[in-house]
Amino acid sequence: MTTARVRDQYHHGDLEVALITTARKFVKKNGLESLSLRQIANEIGVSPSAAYHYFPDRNSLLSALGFSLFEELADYQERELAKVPGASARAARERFRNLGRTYFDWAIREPHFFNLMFSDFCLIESSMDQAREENRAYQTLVHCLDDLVETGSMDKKVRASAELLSWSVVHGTTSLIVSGHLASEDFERALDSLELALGIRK
Amino acid sequence: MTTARVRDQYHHGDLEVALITTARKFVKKNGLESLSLRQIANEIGVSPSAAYHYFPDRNSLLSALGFSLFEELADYQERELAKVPGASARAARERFRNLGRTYFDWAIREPHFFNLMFSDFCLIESSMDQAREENRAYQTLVHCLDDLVETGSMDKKVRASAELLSWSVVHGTTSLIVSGHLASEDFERALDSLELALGIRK
DNA sequence: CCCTTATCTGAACAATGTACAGATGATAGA
DNA sequence: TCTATCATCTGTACATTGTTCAGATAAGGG
Repeated sequence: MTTARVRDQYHHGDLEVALITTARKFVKKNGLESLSLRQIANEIGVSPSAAYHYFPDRNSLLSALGFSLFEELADYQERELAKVPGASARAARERFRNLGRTYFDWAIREPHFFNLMFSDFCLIESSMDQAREENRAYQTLVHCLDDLVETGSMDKKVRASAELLSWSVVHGTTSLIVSGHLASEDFERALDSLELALGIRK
Repeated sequence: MTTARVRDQYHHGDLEVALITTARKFVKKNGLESLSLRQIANEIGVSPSAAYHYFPDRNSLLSALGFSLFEELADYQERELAKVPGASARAARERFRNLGRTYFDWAIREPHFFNLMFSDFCLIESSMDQAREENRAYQTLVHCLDDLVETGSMDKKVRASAELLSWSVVHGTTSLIVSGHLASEDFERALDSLELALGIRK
């Protein structure tokens, strides 16, 4: 029967994916606070306790979703950067600026996702070095900065702290804009200041 | 009787304060997620529904607590800055650096407070200009930057975007460290980069 | 001293996270 | 093809939560 067919899918390991996908939908709409395991189970058409075979509790589901969002962000950034190819200095500069913009756009479009990603649910427990190696978005930043140096757009002297400064400025303005403490227009101004600070030649 | 004495206090307008104070205690210990109105009421020795005469719902109590924490932060920063008096360039530079450090220390000591302050519960709804005028911590930053210019430690050219850059760098690193994406040591490095970017003379 | 008004209580309700005993269906071996 | 095993899911239950509302209680002014 058709009703049994639906259930069969989850016997093949789709429930874990379905849980995250549905959780994503709810968080996207209403944020994390109001996320209900029962609503998710209901939406999927499964009993409230079925989720407990894949996640020990509600928090774990939110963690899993959060970490998958980091992958999504990395995908999005890589897609956008691919639109600006070329080894020229100009292209490298544009890629760097776009990288910041994608971070900001991602957060503005889905503030609830942004909040989840940097909430307690996604606290990093592994070593800092390992975490950054596994963070593809961070690696993209590293490559962008390398490109700037190689194309002669950025001085080697500032390179050492360039990741730190870039991420801090971009994340800081984004976070403050999402929480309503700064205006959207401030983001481009902050990018200007950042490029100036990094000594990026125009 | 003594038990009645306790209740009498709340007839004189102390319950609103007690609610926020007790909520503060719980958030400090366990964060916002697990904050329970019933536990708070129980701790105070009042019925679960008593809170509803002062706050329309749980969210409003969290908002009130969050905004009061901004005042606390401002108080803390002002107290710390008062420890470095004097109109010298050297004093102005030290005050500026200390201002960043107090922001960071506050967040590290009480990460749950920091999270609440920049969560959905404390979203700014008023106009940006008005919000920043009422934000005493922001005003302290403005004054510190003015001092830097007046004492000749900072160039007027970078003054225009100095608040934006300072707050973004300090808030960005702090937020990323609290969420485990950067290491504590990165904060001082970020401050160094910021001072360099602002052209603060050593 | 009473009466109005602010303040708080008690009981109730629906929703939630979570635990656990059992049912159900897939799959591998005979 | 039948059967036994095992992962997967259901049903029920329980404590806790936010929230509502009718009524009790105390305070303060006339």
